Amino acid sequence: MQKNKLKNPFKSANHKHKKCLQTALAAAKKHCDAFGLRLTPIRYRVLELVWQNHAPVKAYNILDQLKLAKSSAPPTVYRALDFLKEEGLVHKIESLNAYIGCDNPQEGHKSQFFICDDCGTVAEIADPDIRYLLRKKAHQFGFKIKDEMVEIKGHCQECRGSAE
Amino acid sequence: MQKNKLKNPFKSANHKHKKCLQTALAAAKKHCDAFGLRLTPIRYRVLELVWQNHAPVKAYNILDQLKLAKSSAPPTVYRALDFLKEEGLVHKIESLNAYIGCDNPQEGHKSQFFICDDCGTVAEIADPDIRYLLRKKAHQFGFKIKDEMVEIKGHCQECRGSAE
DNA sequence: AATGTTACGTTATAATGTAACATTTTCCAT
DNA sequence: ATGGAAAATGTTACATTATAACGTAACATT
Repeated sequence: MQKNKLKNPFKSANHKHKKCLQTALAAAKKHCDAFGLRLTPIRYRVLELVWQNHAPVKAYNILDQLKLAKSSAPPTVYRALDFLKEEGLVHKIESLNAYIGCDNPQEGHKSQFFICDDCGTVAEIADPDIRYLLRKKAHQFGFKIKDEMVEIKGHCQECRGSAE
Repeated sequence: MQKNKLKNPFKSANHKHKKCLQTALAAAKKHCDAFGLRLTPIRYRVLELVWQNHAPVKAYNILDQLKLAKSSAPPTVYRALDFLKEEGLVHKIESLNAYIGCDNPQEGHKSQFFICDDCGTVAEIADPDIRYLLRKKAHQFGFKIKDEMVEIKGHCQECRGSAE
């Protein structure tokens, strides 16, 4: 059993994300520079809007924000999100139809998400044990994995504090 | 490591599902009888329509089928699907916005899905190892799981046969 | 300058899902 | 059996999520 680098992704998600937002944006720039990709103003702005939460953000919510500065339409947002997804800079949470920033673009963007139903915070982990097990199971019946969605709902430690 | 009862859920999914459709419908009836639930004609019909595929079926596709017999509107379908989901008789595949029959209502309806991108077939497994591992990981940071979504996309053995 | 390519603008519409309220059906206690 | 509550369905309208289709701008290459 390998160790998980993130001890408590919820704890680490807590507050002062002006800092982690800056870090994420800088990382994104670096990533795009490295691969000759264009992190255009729209894409940058969308990424920024996604990162302003550790909770998933909806496409039309982003669109509303964009509209504050300038008339915009759905394709603008979806195109930017597609680009960012492609590069692993954001993930779509399928069970919420919403998007969340990822600070680990290089890692191949296969992650597992733990979503707190109370505060909405999402913790992303990239756990090799889970991935190994899924691959092993798939292999048992000749299934070749191309993509993985693991979204776990529940209650995080902080939110359980008061209730339990 | 515990054994998985289903050796190859894809193989078992192959054709002649007139049979398994009948079985599933009978099981659903039995389940509802046992719990004093009303498997009304609409609910029965929707379940039947879902079960006519081993691939996920979309709500509006079901609606179109219902309309053939009688004028119907979206709430009719979604209500029936909600009931069936509640009872574990169908599952929603979140990443496809589509629904698939489940023949194991009693089992607590926590399953993992392997979805073939080529033929659309979905294999459902209820694997204790995966669930155990997810719980273990969650426990490490105090997360209490309420619901689980595990949807794995790729290519099944049959579809890989020709290509590889 | 002509062409190619990528990103973006714009309009319209498709696809998915729900709110709200009216009506009908079923259940069951009397 | 029957009247009243609860459950299920009908109906209309609308909200939300996503994409198609086509045109234009900006910039690079030849």
